[in-house]
Amino acid sequence: MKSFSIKLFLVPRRASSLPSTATSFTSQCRPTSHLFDEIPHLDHDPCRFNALLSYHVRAGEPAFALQLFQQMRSLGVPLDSYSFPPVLSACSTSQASGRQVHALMLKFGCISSPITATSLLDMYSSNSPINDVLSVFDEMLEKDTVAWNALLSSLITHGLAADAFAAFRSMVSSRVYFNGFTLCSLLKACVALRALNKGRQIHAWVIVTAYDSLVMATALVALYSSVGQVEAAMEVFNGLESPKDLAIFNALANACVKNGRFNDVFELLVKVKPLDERMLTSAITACSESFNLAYGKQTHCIILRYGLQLDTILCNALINMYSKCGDLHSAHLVFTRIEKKNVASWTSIIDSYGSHGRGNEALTLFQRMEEEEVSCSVLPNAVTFLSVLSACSHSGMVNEAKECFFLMKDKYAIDPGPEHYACLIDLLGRAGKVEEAWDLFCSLYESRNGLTSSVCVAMLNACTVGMDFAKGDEVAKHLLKLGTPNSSNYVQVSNFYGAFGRWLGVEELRTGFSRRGLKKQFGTSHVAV
DNA sequence: TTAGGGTTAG
Repeated sequence: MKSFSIKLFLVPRRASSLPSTATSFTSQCRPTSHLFDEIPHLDHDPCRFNALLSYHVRAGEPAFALQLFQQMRSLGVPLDSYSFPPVLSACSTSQASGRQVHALMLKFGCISSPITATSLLDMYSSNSPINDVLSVFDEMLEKDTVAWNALLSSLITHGLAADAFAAFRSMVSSRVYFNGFTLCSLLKACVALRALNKGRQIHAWVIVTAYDSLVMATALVALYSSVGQVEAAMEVFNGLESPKDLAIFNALANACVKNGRFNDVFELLVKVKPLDERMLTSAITACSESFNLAYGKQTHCIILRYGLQLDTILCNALINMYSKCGDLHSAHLVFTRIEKKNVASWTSIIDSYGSHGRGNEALTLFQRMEEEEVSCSVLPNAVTFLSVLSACSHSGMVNEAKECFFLMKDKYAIDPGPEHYACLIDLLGRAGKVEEAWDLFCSLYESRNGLTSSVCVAMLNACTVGMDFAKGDEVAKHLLKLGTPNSSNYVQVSNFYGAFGRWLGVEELRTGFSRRGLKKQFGTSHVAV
């Protein structure tokens, strides 16, 4: 309890947002006083307690809010519709506490107000499956704009962007007005679906309805960025008359990274002060993508100067940057210093060793991850397994790759995707095990994943290495039937026929290639000067 | 009570 008072005294900025009743209460506290020693002075007044609950939630102290709520219960303070929104917000990470509060809402008859019901929906949205959210929404007596907005937001959070659009249509047909929050959520759904046309329509609504704001502009920058329209993103950014905040600068920096405008990111980095984790993550990613170790090291120095070296996501980006720029030693050093390693940290370092041809070390790291899984509860995911498989592939470790493939299915219940199959088929092919690769390839016919072009390309290479024309010919025809407008597919098929001296086939392919307007992409090398 | 910006493969 001692830290409660100290925290308040150390953060004067937050004290300004303190409700007046709570201010008077906290001003009575001595720096070392105990919170609940003071509670009798609140006279069991629910208004004062509710104000204090809200204050703790806004100050980012949900644990204090929950303690206070428990104290209110034991003191017999009557709960009303103002008590529940803040306490539900404090339950966002605990489903069990949230359900208890839900029960109390029913007991105190505070479920019918749209405000408390929306808070309840929001709580389930942050810690429960979507069905719980939908149940709350269905049972709401009055579904106003805010309730619908909360539902849309929840659907998007649960990865159901297409359903968010369906919900929006129901909202409109229920004659509920939409507002700027609604449009903002729809823009986020467009980002998830990469839906440029829908996004443009919403942009038009934003202009027509004059719901333009910094938040809306940021969502628009994210939209245009996600579909590769960086010029449109810049137009939104430059057209803003109001002062810009860090979020919109970060959104634009991210747009530049995703669209290969690396120098623009470095220019933004100079303009923005102070920098935060997100802006620096974009800068580090720009260094990775442009293989610019010198800028990467300078940005790392800025990170140290800002004292942000403990941020896990930023460190993951640093591991990736050092690895891509060839400095595996620094990548490892960053990894060892991460206090809270997450699945991306482990995946990044495994991939670093794997892509540098250090398959054994990559596998050792994966085993360490599995050992630490019990204490740190960090589980490998599909990307981790792809990194392990890729590490085995780069080092020709066939048996280890096969073990990993089955471990993924049997122990972790992760369905291998086409990319996992492609990696394993590629490895088997290069090891001359065409029959084994073929069995895997055929098993994909039966699975729902289907045969993607990357799987076909891997199998085609296996047939080229193993000089198996019959199988390769079948795969080549399937690959061309997929109709993926990818010049490298044509090149692979052409090389396959060339390897067997079937030059007529090669000629035909090259003609078809030019007719479709495809151009061969040349390989590039990078030299930092 | 509802809305915006970051990391991991090939």
